[in-house]
Amino acid sequence: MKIASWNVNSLNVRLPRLLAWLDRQRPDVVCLQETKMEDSRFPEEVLREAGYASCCYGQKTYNGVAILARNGLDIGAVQYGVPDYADPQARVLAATVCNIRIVCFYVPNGQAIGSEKFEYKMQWCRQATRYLQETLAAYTYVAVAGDFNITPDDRDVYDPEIWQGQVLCSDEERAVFQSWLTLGFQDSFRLFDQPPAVFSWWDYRQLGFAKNHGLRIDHILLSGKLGATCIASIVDREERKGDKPSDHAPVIVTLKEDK
DNA sequence: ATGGCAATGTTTCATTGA
Repeated sequence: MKIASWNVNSLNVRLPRLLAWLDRQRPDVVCLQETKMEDSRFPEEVLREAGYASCCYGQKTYNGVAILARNGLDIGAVQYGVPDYADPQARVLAATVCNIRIVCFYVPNGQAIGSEKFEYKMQWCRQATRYLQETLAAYTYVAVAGDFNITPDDRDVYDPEIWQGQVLCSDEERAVFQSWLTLGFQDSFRLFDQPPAVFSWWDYRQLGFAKNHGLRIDHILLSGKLGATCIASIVDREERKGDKPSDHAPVIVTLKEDK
């Protein structure tokens, strides 16, 4: 079973690439971020014809999340946003697929330490912490997949000195990420020996991808029992190549079928 | 010293992202 996450940076623009990528990777479940479209415009029919059922939670211009599941898999108990948190931005969508609680996350960027947007990021993260606790209490198998906008540590940064203390790399944000692991999740990527300098996002500017000037900010967290079934965790950097790529590459975990 | 790319709507610029 393959679960993937991809910040597509506009589903409208990326739909042809998404369809080709689904065909190539054949994931069972996909979490999308930055769809940037209202639900009435979501290409549900096109995706179904491509072999995927879907649910979506979007808005115009910014943010927007969606979950796809291969045809034949049931998408149940869909939850839009974090309960009891009136977030005006569409950043969280959860559903149950194959007895796994799938949580699609699009954590705020935060812009700069000390900015209003950073305060929003931290407030959002506190609500997310509560939500993850509640989700772990309610479900045995939980996968949180998305754009976390946090580098867990310096291995996830192409130049830690430049980025030291900057947004996405600050101690405060990293402490949040660690606290989420402490709740009972594992960073699937670090369950395995990985080569150095593996990233999931590269700036469009300054030949960021060509120089591998990237950050690893897209993650798939697995609750304990699910982590025990994980046999691979990769970044599909091929998808960052070619014409009109997203600035993020997809991340994919493979789970043993007999969990 | 600065901004450099891409997407969107408020469109021929401003805003946001990371």
